[in-house]
Amino acid sequence: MTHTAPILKIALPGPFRQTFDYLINDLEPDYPIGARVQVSFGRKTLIGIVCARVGKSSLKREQLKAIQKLLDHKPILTPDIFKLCNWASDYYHHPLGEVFAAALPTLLRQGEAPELRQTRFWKLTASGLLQEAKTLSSARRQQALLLLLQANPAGLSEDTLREHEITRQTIHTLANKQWINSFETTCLPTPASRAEEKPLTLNLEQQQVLSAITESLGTFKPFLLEGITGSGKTEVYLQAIALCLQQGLRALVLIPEISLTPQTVDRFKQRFNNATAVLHSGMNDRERLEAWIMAKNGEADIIIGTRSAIFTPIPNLGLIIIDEEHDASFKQQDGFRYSARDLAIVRAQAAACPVVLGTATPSLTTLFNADRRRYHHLALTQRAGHALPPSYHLIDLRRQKLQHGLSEPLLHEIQQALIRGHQVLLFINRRGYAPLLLCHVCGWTGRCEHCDANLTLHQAPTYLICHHCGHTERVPAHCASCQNPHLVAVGIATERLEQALKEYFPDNDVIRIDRDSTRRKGSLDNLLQKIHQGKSQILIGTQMLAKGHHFPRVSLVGILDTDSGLFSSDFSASERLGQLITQVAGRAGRGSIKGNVYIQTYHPDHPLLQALIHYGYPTFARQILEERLVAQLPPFNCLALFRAESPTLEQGMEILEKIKQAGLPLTDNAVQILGPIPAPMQKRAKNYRYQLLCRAAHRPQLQQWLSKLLPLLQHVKPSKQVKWSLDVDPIDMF
DNA sequence: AGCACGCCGACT
DNA sequence: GTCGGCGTGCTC
Repeated sequence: MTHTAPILKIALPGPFRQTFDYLINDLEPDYPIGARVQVSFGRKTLIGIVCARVGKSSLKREQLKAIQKLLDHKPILTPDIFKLCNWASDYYHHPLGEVFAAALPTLLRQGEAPELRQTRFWKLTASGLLQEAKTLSSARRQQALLLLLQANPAGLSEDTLREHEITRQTIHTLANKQWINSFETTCLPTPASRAEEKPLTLNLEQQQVLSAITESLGTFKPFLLEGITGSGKTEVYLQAIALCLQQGLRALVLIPEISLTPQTVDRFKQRFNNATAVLHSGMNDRERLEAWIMAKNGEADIIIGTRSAIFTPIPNLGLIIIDEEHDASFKQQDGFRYSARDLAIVRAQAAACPVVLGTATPSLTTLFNADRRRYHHLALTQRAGHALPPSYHLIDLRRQKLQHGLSEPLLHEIQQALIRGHQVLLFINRRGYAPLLLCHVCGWTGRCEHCDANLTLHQAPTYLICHHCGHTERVPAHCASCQNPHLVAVGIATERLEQALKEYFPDNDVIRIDRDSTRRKGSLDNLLQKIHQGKSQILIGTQMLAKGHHFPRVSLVGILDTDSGLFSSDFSASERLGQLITQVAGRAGRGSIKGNVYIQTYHPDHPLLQALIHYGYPTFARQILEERLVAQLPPFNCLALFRAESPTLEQGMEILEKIKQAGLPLTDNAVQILGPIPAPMQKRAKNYRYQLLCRAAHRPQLQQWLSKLLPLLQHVKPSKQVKWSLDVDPIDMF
């Protein structure tokens, strides 16, 4: 018997703007939409997604191949996720097959079955529990294993052990001693349900916010939850989730990339007995798959993850929370450039559930939507507990003598705070020792040979490193052009500040938190723990330190370099600066001690700085909104940015010029095309970069224009090494 | 994206 | 004579 609809439309991973038709193998009666299939494509075998079943193909029957294999009897992309992917593919004008690929865990993309694997775990036996690690001081590997399992009494999987560089050999040695034994189970061991932490008592504001959210459970409603730092947003999330779970619904929580520390997750796990699935980029493929499966099967009630977790299938989704919604890491910056925050709104609408965008420093876009009543604006204006808001002080750097980037008044305040036994946090958004190496005789500077950028000097190990492409050089002993042996390190970065502070305050521990000091897995947690134990009085950090951490003993925050954000060419730089200063400032005085924030600047009269410190972030933000309105920038206009790069000076410009010429006849006077112009950093990683900015007053105009333009661009083929890409709703121009 | 086809330059 | 450069076009 032949089917009436014998053709499947298949989306394949690759830069294809159309689906491909395949014939159905009659032995398989049902091909669900959203299931994976294996097909022969050219001379390769690929895994694609069933998009539709149709009766006719525009190609002749003989030109079609048959599906090789059906991999799923239930759709791997549930109808809601399938629709979300289609929406995203349309909106971001990105090939559907690649969107599907981004939405699925790697192992599923490679054809793995969506089943929990039986995994072998190891744990200590009764006699193993009695052993002391000391006795193994001569057998380092065995000792390491013993310590690991002592720290994890529920057991660890072989995969996890391998990640800690424990070999089979070591495992067998301890197994032979009968100190450890193994067991098999299908899922990650859920930590033995701990003593449940009790919900905190909410203040009136928090109660009002909580009921606004929970009253809307079951309907689509977007919220902006604008809560000053320390106002107890997380507690509101937790209680909203509790109510959501009580109604038999599940919750999805998205968190910025770097704030997904074990502490964050622990806060959820300690509150709920419900299973929590965690999805983030630090996990291996197997762990991600397992968490994804638990979510899809409804075995996890709370799903916490970074950007890509927005695509996790969750039955009975009842609440979405985007924490720190202003954070740039919710926007993917390469390939499929989606915004997880914006997709969360779309997903909540489809799921008919509330979505909460929480932050102390709303993005201008979100603030705009709240002002226009598209989002319900909730506010938390009081600090929880007895904490007081910090006071701001500007330190005018003009005519000040700086010592390693520190002004005399700031040094004095640091000293005073330390004498009182408080902790001090110094923020400098630049890692390394110094941002520039200079020859004072001839003016030579250490430049990256692949980028339009200076090399950053690093100490211990001593290297010149380009922060844009990773290029590394030995530090030259003499100036490369005049042989002068005295090269000068100019400017301050975290390492240098650390060194200087250790000299000034030799009796105090200094801790530095940046990408270099936290490179190893778990080292950020170690450092944070040291801070909480009060072992360090002086904390130095980049923006890693600014986000979400709670340091109750910090009374003084120093912000050393504000001015770069004040005069950047990028349209979002001032927004970022305001968010960063407010977030860093929020680290001060979260305990019972009053916090003080000192901002060093050469522009103490700058109106934006003045607005920020005297009237706070909301006033500051509305001031920038005015500027955006005048400059016709988002959120008042919609942007799409074509980027191009090539190893030659001309080709990138040429391809953008072709795109412009293709697009100009279609604009209908509704779309303005600006450029092409070189990117702010024209050369980066051996490539010359250009951009073409496209702007429309209304979203549908821009969308329709892009829909007409993109099919034409397949014929506007670049020469071999030129690459171009489209960024809808760019968040910066770099 | 890959991969073959094909059309021109400098080599054994 | 051919080896190989990469522009072009196709994959159901």
